[in-house]
Amino acid sequence: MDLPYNVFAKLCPSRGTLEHITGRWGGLTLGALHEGSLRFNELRRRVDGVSEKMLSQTLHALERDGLVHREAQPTNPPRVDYELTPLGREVAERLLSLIHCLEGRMDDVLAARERYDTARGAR
Amino acid sequence: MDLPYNVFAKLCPSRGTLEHITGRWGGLTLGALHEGSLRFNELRRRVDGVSEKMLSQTLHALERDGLVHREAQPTNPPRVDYELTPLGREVAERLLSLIHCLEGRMDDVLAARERYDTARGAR
DNA sequence: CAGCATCCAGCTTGATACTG
DNA sequence: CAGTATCAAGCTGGATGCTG
Repeated sequence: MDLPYNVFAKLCPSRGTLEHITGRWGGLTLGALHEGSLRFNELRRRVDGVSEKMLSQTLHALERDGLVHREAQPTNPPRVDYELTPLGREVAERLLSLIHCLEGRMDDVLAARERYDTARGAR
Repeated sequence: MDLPYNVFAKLCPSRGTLEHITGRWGGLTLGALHEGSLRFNELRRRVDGVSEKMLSQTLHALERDGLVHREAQPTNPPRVDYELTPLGREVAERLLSLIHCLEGRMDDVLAARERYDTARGAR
């Protein structure tokens, strides 16, 4: 039997969540948090290129989906730590498996690109 | 030691490839092709919601990265089959592992969302 | 430090029309 | 069938300025 949720269907809510996870910054954020809890600006430095706005937005979406937990200390200056939930860890592990696979095969990807480009450039 | 490629670095080419794979349509396309070779319009129907243009664009990117192989028969009407390369299969498997994990935990995600929304709506 | 509000340039996307 | 070309609209995301 099929699961009740199916990302291939346009209307399925799982599609939206998949996009939060695999979106431009979602995956990198989850990946960074897999090593351990991080504060906002630490995270910002790890995820090279993310803006304050996008990181904030990304964290809200991941928190809402129950993948990230936000721990705020009411001190001054404020200190906020982000960490993966158990569900977030499950997801992050699978995502990192994909990322590491890719990083390990980038030479093949780059070679494929060159073949593709020269074959096309020739025409 | 670290691998030569690192998606967390803004300039690394692996970052672009990760985006092809996890982009809005890339992941769904790879997932659909994991079941077997498909023609252009078959793929279009599987990946619910993708436009002709975006599918075409997505396939070009995946082909260039060496993840998808394009097999064109010079018949009339034309017939073109798309299938995963060995590298594409490796990537697709890890991606599907993530997708299935997510589909199986969507109830948790939806519950987390409700908690988040009611906690926020209250304020 | 941790973030929100606003503005707006430009990239992405979908619709439509067309080709081989 | 399997695409390509073009165009408008809308969303994404970066920069800036401000708050607690």
